[in-house]
Amino acid sequence: MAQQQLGPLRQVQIAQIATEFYLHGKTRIEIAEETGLSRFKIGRLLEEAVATGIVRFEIASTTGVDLGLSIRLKERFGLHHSVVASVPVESEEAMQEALGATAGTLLLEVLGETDVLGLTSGRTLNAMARSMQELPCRSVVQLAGVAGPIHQSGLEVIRRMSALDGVRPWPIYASLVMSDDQAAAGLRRQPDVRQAFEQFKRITVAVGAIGAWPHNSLMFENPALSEQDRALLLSRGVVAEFAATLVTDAGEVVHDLDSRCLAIAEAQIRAIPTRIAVAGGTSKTRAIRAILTSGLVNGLVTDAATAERLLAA
Amino acid sequence: MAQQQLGPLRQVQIAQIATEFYLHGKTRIEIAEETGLSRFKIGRLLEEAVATGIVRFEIASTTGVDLGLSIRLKERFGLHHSVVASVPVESEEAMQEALGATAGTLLLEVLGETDVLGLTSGRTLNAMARSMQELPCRSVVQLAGVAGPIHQSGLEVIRRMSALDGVRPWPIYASLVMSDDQAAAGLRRQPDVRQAFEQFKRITVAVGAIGAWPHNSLMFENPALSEQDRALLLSRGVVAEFAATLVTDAGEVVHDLDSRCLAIAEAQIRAIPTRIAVAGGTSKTRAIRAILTSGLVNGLVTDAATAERLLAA
DNA sequence: GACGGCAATGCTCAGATGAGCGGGGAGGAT
DNA sequence: ATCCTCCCCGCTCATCTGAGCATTGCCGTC
Repeated sequence: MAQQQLGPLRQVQIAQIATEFYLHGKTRIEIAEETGLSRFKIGRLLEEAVATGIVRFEIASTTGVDLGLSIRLKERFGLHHSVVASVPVESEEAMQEALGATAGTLLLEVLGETDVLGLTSGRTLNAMARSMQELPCRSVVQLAGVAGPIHQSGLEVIRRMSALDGVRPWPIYASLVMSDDQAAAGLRRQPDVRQAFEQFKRITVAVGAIGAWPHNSLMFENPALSEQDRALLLSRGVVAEFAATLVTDAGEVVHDLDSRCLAIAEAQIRAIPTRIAVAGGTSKTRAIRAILTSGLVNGLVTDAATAERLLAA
Repeated sequence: MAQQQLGPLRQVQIAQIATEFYLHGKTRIEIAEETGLSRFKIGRLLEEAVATGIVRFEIASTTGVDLGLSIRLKERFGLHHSVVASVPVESEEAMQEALGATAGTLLLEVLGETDVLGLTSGRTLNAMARSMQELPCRSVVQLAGVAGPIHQSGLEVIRRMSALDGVRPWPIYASLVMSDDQAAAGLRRQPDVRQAFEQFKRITVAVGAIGAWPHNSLMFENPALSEQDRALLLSRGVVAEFAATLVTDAGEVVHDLDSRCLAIAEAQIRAIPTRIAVAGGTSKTRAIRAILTSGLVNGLVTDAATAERLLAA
């Protein structure tokens, strides 16, 4: 791109033509007639306007989405959906609010009357639920039992989402992980749990949080896991979880815990057309990369700083 | 222009297409093939990108010229040449430097080997002369005698400009205005003065300062004018001078002083194809407007704040 | 003055693009 | 359920536009 060594007169001339063309939407031929120059000359001056930087194109959203990062993330990880929220400072609190709100608008856009929505629990999804005034679909299914202490806000997400009129909820009133296979099997036989599980194959859109092992995951901290369990899983390379599916840095899925979990199975997740992870922050970056690598999700909502980190690697 | 109520996904899609089109220069058809959309769809999305403000066009110089103001000034006053320098603060000193430098680059652009340049004196033109390293023409003619005290910097402009190699100067070693007709006529008979006057009809490019009557003009303050003269001229409505041509707010020329001046005549000025005034500042705004209205010049170099004031009226 | 670059200009023709039209599907009203 | 309406889509055709080439005019060199 050549330096701008043009005389001021030529600059003004070019600017005038560029204004007519880009701002007033006139055609090259119209401008040629008005100025008395040939259409070829106009075309060449417009080229020069771009080459010298007199005309610059700015592509940006006014609604807090970093479009450039969204695009790069989408292309880098082969995602169908990618939305990067422009969060100015990286305060955990503010970031979760922003991601939740952004994910909310994304849902409004994606969901149709006939869709069936699957959700996990989590702080960020709570923020999302709080931000939503309406839900364009009629069924909401819980993708997994509650990861953290059940009495806490584990069921808040689905409760809020289904509080909106006419939405049918399929909650799972149980913990995500059990201390042994039999306990999990027993719960799976319960009618209400079974009903939720029945819905998994109907789900068309899934939205879930990502847990970062070992330092930022309620599932990892769940008391049903023994220290031995945790050590074993870490030694297997687990760095992230989505719903209850465990993933390594290489994006490989670890199934060791499957039979002790009350959650949608990996294969069922992959069968869902639209599956979106919502997560951000330094502590979750590695986990997010692992989940993206696994192909478990094909959409991501994250913050700008995390997006940069994901792209930097 | 519609508000941007688009979902984030659509925003990202539009941004991606706009990036390919505007930044990477691909054609709509290419983008259509890559994305699998029809070329019509691409065209409509690009329209939407502009309509919603996702794509914005910025037209600006990187060399201190305010292109938008230049264009507006040009159109408003029917000028051939108009250059507005972006001077951040309105310090008289800095402004004159900036205007001088800008006028200098303008001259470099406008002048050719065969041109004959006419110049007046003045602080701003001094700054111009100082900024110039080369002069693409071979003859420089002084348009008028020196307006202020002759021993001061009155002849500095033409001295500097002709100091550059191979440039022939035609200076006028005399004051701009005399106390009576006879004195002026006597000087006009002097060989050196006559030689300069002979050149007037050869001039192809004239650059001059503007004097603002009564508070910012060396000509007005010239001792050859009596208090009576001044009062009379002001009563005739004179508010500005270019070379030695006096102009009223309405743009009408006042000839009362012609026979006492050593300067190019109005008609000769108007015969010059390119005649550019260089002036700026609050105190000169009214005078500049008067000169522009008179049609005495067809080009202007001024500062951004003055340009705004000229356009505001 | 003659000649050979060199840059700028305008042309041809193929390809890209926009305006306006008609078809078809989703959603709402009766 | 049926119709209606609106919106979105892709088509045709006329227009606009770009790539490449020929011409012009300018300048420096001999």
